[in-house]
Amino acid sequence: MHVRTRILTHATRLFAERGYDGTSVQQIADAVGIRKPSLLYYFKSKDELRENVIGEMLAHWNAVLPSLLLKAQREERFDATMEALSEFFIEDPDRARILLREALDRPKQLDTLLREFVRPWIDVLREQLERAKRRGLVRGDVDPEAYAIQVISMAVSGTAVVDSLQTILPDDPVRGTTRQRHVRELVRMARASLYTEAGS
Amino acid sequence: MHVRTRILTHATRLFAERGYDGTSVQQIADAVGIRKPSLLYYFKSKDELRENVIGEMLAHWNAVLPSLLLKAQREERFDATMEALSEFFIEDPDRARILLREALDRPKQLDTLLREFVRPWIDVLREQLERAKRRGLVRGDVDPEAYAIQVISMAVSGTAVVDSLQTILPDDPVRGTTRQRHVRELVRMARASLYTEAGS
DNA sequence: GGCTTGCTCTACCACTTGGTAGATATTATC
DNA sequence: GATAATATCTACCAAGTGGTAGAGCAAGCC
Repeated sequence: MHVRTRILTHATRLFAERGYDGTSVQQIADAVGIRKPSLLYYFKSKDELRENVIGEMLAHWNAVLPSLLLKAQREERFDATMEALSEFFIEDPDRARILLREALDRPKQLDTLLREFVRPWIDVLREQLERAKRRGLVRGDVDPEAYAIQVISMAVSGTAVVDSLQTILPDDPVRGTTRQRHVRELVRMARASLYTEAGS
Repeated sequence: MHVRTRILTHATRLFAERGYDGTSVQQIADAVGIRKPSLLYYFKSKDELRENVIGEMLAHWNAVLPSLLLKAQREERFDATMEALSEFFIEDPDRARILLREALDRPKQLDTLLREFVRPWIDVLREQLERAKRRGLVRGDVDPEAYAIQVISMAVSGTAVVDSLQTILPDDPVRGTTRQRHVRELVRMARASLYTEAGS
């Protein structure tokens, strides 16, 4: 594996875990096993490193998402879209943590990124839902954009904070682990609040 | 206003805005208008200051919450409880931001705090919902603890990240501002996914 | 051989960090 | 007015920060 990608891997992990300000360039270099100036040879500054970490994530998002949405469109199962969308974050909690940290630390910049990378897909989803509404499959009072954001928001923050919930949402012999209960309820709520009886 | 409380006020604001690691003791002292050692006279360390900021928040939580839950119990309107619960964070976004940052930065410690301050109220809520289930007012497949956490989670992260959503969830002449749309959808989803037809 | 290109390093820089020592001022108590 | 307690300050510290200069070194190319 090339040094550049190894740096990105460890930086992603550490930024997700301790945040941008909570991680020093030195610590990342140590994790990779190189000296600090070697790291700064690949990324001119700490900030440039951060931008590349986020860039990697968004690139992966854009590579994975389109097929999901098209599949859902063909099958007209929107809860499956939301589920798959959530899967992107649940599959790798670091993605959720970094996204959340960016939202807290640099909301304006994140807005710009979302416009470019998320907005188009929200538009697609909105059209799908509006059409399903007209056919009576989806509740009339759903605000499609707000709905999508809420579901993603549940997946992201749920994934990011699951480590704080062991006590409050304990493992249960019949309901399963903390994470399972959390995800199952997310899916249940997303579904129950989306479809009419005709649609479900 | 006493110096100690002024320090806490500014520290809360800055920790919420830039995070613990992103805020220096110097910056807080500057905001208050005192020298750094004066601040450290009131709080022996930066960490002690953080603990007190969180302590203040939890104290307020414990002062406000019980009456809400009791009221909801009398009226048997659980969505009102959830709404009021969310209100605690929506009313002051800094609370949501700090809570979220703690979940990211110190998940284990937060778990301990939640056990003490949130767990008891979740237990009350669970009993209420279980009883309502038996009477057929609330859907049988609701996982009460997971449900409560999801709704709180939506309120917290929604509040914390609303500044990143302007583009993706724009103000709308008929649906209202970003924040209004966001909150309305939260309430709608919480309600629609909770009650049976008999219950709504 | 000589020369360039890409990469890694040691040594260093100015600056900021959280925190301390201890002098000085302000206020309340007797 | 003397004394003690509370509060605020200046001056300082060691350690860590992001970043730079430039030497060394290996591989490829002519």
